[in-house]
Amino acid sequence: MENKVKIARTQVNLTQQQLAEKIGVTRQTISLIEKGKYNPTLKLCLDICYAVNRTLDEVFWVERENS
Amino acid sequence: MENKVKIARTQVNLTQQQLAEKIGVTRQTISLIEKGKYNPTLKLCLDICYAVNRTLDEVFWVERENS
DNA sequence: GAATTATGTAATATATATGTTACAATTAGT
DNA sequence: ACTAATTGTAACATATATATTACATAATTC
Repeated sequence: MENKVKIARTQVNLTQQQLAEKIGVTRQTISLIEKGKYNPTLKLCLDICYAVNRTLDEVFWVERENS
Repeated sequence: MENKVKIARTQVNLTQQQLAEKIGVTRQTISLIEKGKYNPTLKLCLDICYAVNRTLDEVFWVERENS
């Protein structure tokens, strides 16, 4: 599940640790989401968006795979 | 967790059951998401969006509560 | 208004998102 | 190169998203 969390995070100069603390989540969770190995919850996606000043579409939208 | 799933679903003339089947999920899951009692997974949010031809922001975005 | 269809919801079970702890690997600063 | 900071990741524990089954209510249709 690819996303743009890392890009958005670095653009607001936050480390994984800092973002995690802002959101109230673990650094590992942020790391795994950035690596596309987690399928995060909507609430967590929203919290990430709020923390990096972006919207869901900007950070988490991916086009449907045609199949 | 309020959202616009029900609006988007009815606009494409799908019943909860039909939407659930399209996505490969249970009708109850759709019902509870629409009632705001579930905190769905990103993948499920995306699948719903694909099924109703909307984007994440259109269906699931909510402004940050100021606190 | 009875019958069918659509929706709400509860109890319990299962799958999976996230936490915890720990350590390795990578990057940045000196 | 050494050190510190940042990030990747593994094993296991816990919380919670979703499934299953079942039944109740509301809305349509005849």
